[in-house]
Amino acid sequence: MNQDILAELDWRGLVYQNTDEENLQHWLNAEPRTVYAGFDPTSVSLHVGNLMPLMMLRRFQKAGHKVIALIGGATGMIGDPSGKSAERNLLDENQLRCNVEGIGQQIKSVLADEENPAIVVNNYDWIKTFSYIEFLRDVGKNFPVNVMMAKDSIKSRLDGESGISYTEFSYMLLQAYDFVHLHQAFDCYLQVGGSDQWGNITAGIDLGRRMCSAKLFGITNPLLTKADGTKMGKTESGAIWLSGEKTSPYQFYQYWINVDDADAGQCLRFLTELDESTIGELDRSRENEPHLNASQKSLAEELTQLIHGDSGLASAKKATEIFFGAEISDLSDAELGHIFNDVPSAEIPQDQLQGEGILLTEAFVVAGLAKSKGEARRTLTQGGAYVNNRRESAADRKLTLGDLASETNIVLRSGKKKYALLRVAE
RNA sequence: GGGGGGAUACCGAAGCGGUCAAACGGGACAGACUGUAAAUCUGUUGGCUCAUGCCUUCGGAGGUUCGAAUCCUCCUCCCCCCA
Repeated sequence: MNQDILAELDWRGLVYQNTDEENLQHWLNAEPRTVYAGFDPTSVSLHVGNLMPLMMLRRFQKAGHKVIALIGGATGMIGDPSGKSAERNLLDENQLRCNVEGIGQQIKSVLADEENPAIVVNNYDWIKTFSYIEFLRDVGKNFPVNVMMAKDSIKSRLDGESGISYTEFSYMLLQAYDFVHLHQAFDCYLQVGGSDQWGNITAGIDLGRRMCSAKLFGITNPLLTKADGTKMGKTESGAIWLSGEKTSPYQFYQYWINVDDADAGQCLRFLTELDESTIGELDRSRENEPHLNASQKSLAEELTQLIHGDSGLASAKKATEIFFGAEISDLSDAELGHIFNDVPSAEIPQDQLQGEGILLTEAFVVAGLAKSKGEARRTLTQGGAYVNNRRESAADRKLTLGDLASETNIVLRSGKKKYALLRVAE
């Protein structure tokens, strides 16, 4: 074994609940073991909230254990009631297949390791083979309903107004059976997950004992939340996705750069593989020289590199430099398009830029940076209008072909970081 | 069924015949400060205009008046109290 994985999880603060600390430690350190975590295919991409379990698996993998990522192709058709206050909408089958495929790729990329490859499985593959009768006889028989009703995930729904359907009520059986199946097929003894998964994990452990007298283990992580109580990984404009299509490497990088000081330490411990002394130094840096932003920079670099690779990190940093840097000029459309690929753009006929040109205030409206000319004028007179990152304050400033930053684009900016591209059309 | 209160700009809330594009607070936007943070401070916050100016807006439709968010009539919706 490379290292004492449990000790590492401990100093990182990653162990929230544990089914059997003493025996687990010994068992894990004795020889390579197999561990699994589940992922719901609720979307075609994983998001920042999935990083916790994903990194958990990666830590186990690095410590020399065998890891299995289970994608809930079957359970995704049902919906996990854990932590949900209301019944969920069912996904259609096509969408689900797409999602399973998409997040499978992402998981493989994060858990890539030639010597110790991760196993990615879809629980639909074994659950589909069951008939309803078989499932009730083999699995359902082992579930006392009174025990199920006592679980928080069920109880909160029974106490609440929305109730729970038989379908979601049954979710637990499927996840519990997954654990047993992985135990039988892969010799898997340990399931890890968020603290909201405790009920499902212990259900699996119970089922393992009843069906095959196995002694299974479970560990849950604390939830990753912000100091202000809101969810990590959400912005006003939505979730931060791992897919570069849905959240560009630049946006992803920026999300971490902007993490609040109060949350940075937790993020470093929970989500990166930086070692204890490095993180300790970053803690001190945050304390003594906060203006350096060292924690956020490390966090952003580590995670962007992990999710988007060297080239993704490089382009995120290049974009950051430009976004917050000096004047923009002499770039090609391709470079500009790449850097500003998240930025909204608008087209403007070429003849409007010829001769006199078009008023900057009007261009702001066309580009969507202002709702009306009045608003644009206000921004301009208050010193918040920029052309190619150069502040413009003349109320009668006009845009002409001379303002092109690349072959066909002018970069407009309102305030500190709200950009829009104005593309000249034939 | 009877009685009473209310509907105002993104939200909350003043205004109750002209000086109302409409106080104040929040939010939002911009600026300063700063660490691309937090807090703070300043400015702006219906549209068009360089602007005195014009246009649209105070639940809806009509009316009174030189003039209405403000008064009257009807309608719609909300809340409270008594049955």
